[in-house]
Amino acid sequence: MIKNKDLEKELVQKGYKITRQRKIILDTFARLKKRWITAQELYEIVIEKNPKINFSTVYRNLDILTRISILCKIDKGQGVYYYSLNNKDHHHHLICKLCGKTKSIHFCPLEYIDTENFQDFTIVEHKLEIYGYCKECMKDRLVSSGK
Amino acid sequence: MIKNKDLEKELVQKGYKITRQRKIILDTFARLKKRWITAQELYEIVIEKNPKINFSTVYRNLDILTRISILCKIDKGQGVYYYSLNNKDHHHHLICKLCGKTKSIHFCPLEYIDTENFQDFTIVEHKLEIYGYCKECMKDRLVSSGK
DNA sequence: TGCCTAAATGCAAGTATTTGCATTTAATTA
DNA sequence: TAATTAAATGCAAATACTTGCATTTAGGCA
Repeated sequence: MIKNKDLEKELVQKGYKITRQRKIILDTFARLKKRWITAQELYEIVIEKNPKINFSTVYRNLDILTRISILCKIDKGQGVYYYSLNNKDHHHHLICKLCGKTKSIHFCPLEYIDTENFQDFTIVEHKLEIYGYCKECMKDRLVSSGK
Repeated sequence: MIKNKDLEKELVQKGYKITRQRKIILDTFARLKKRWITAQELYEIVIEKNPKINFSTVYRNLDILTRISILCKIDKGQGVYYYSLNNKDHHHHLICKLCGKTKSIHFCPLEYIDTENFQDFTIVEHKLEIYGYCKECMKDRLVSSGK
């Protein structure tokens, strides 16, 4: 189970300050566990505890927390980003194009290439997102198309 | 060499109409060859030829052309999307985090998994972007950090 | 050629996210 | 504990992109 105190410790270690706003944000993600939420949803939750927190503060913190890998940010293809606590093992995502459900996958393409000096690039980051239809949505598609 | 007439033919085949606006957009990409541009840059070029073309038309066409794989859309991590003509062979990109230079790579992670029914998902799309430093930028980084 | 209709466009307003700058505050040090 | 200061926040405006709806138009057909 992920504790917000541990997340705070990690922030401090990396030289960030623990503000009231940050505490609330971290606490929210700790409660949500692995559920994905948008910046808007986070803002609505957070504002209950501190009505004067600003939207730009939410965005700025999402950005920082994503950069230092406390959060994971994905594009489900709906024009909005989704965020959730990052399980620390390196992974990528399968994303259902219909219901938005995601599944972590532990397959990583970089295991298949030499990252040190690949095509004259020194690789430091990468992003693999695989889109498709989950079992349930696939079933619905087959039914509705009469197959 | 890519001809705008060929691109128009492809659009017609797929059931899209050839409008004045679309002609200008396709023509622009054909001229630019493989150069990456943003929606804003495209708009500025396009408006020279038809001053009353609308921004939403530009965005809508970029979207359609990307969907049908005439264009390729990438996130260079600068908060803006870049578009260019898609070379038809399936590929992904290496992107320099400093100068934004890109390089097509012909390595594809899906060659390593069974896409038909991977973890109960039926895969239909995917996106792999690899970020790093190109040779030149890496050299500059080493110099500036005194190594 | 003129008529017809679905597709495309223009416009204006909306949403999602970012940024610059003045103010506040966490956390270090005296 | 008070002073200090760099980091974080709030606010307002900017940017990037999307959408709904009324109008226009490409392209098929009489």
